[in-house]
Amino acid sequence: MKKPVIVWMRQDLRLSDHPAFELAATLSKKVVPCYVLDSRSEKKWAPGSASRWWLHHSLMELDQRLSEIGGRLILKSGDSVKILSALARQINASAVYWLNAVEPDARKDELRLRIALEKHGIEGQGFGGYLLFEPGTIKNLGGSPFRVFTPFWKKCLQNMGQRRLASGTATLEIHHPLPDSDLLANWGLLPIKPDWSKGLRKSWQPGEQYGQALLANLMNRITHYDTERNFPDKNATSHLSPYLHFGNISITQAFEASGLAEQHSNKSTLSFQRELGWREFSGHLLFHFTELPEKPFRTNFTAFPWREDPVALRAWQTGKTGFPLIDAGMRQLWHTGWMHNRVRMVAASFLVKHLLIPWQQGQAWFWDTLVDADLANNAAGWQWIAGCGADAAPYFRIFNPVLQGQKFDPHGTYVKRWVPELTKLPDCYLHTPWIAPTEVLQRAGITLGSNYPTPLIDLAEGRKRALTAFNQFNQR
DNA sequence: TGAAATGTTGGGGCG
DNA sequence: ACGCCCCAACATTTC
Repeated sequence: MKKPVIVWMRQDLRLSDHPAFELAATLSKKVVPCYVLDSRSEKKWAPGSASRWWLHHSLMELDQRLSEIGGRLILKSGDSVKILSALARQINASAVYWLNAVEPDARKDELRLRIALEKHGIEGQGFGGYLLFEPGTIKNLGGSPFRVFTPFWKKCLQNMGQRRLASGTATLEIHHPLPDSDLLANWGLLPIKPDWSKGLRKSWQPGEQYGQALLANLMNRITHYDTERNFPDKNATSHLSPYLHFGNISITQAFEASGLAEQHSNKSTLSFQRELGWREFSGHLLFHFTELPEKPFRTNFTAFPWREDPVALRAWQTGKTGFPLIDAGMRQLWHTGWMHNRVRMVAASFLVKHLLIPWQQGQAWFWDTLVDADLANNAAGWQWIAGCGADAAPYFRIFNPVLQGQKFDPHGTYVKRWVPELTKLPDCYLHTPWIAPTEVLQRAGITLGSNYPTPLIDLAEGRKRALTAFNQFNQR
């Protein structure tokens, strides 16, 4: 009788297009799918609150799907390496398979596990699949990793012929008897007292099935992607980010689905794929520069004169800056665990430039509140907006929340949805309530400083201060 | 995937 | 009819 294999699941919470399951099926090996909640205290980037909510539901759905074929998802908590090597010996497994991660801590675990397994003559094998290309395989002519997005993505597009193709759902055989498993309910991933997850439940259905459903109608939604994705009141973006982060769907499936849409709208397809390209770029960057979440990629930024301002930070976090577009975004984030991409850029730019608050503090807030919180994307995104990242926006590129609002939410549909205090304000004052005549404010039922904040700072002054700060440190 | 400052142009009002 | 000014509209430069 063949020995079983353990499939160690992490950010690949799906059954379809899964190289580890695929190989197990090809070798007709029985499988034990296992998820380990690693709660060791030295782990720096444990999942945030919103991520834990998503994780819970993804695990539940995966377990449900496995139970339909006579299996279970085996849940364990502790040090992944100890747990997995013990489990492998216990069930006399021939191998442990996993999908390679890009997060530094997760990669360290892979290495430790490989060594631990070797001691007992058990195979440990990692597979590609979290990204379109394995990090390290995309290099510039000098053999180094790319530091600029456009040539990086160009190279990826050239290499698409050699990428791994999506596979279907393998026919799995489950190993019996099922090993002991923790109870998901005991992991405490869901918020209680208070249960703040109502908005998340209303906005999302985590898991492979729902991810696949989103993907299936991507072709219809993508037609106007290029023209509408910047308008936060239109639901024109893909909303795939959390599914991709947790691997509810694979990046390959997403890429191939958009390819099917190509005949309908070439421009939209290319710009959607370009967004997948940014995810790819961030993943490769984190792989090569493991300090990306902690330290500025451009090391001279270490000397940047950031400010500590807990009061302003709190106002930003809670959506009380007095700038409608930013407040709408931050409240959308708080309620749904997600924020429209355009608004993320504006809100982030405001924090690091107008307020001069370190990007790491914004990153930490997003990490805790986003259902799509992803170490690579989050770090790369914040560094990009702060101007200290690879291929970053120049420091002097400062978003003006008023102009961005007028441009991308001209009728304030988005603002009104998340900042209902402003519902009665006429369009022309929606993004600048502080310059509305008293009489107009009165009619709209708004008292600035009372039921809607006065602006946290003067935009022109904030902009000037940011440019001065940049010039000062840049001259050194 | 910016915004503000500065420069240029051209139409219309007007003496 | 002409020159002058104003200023919107657009283009370019600068931060």
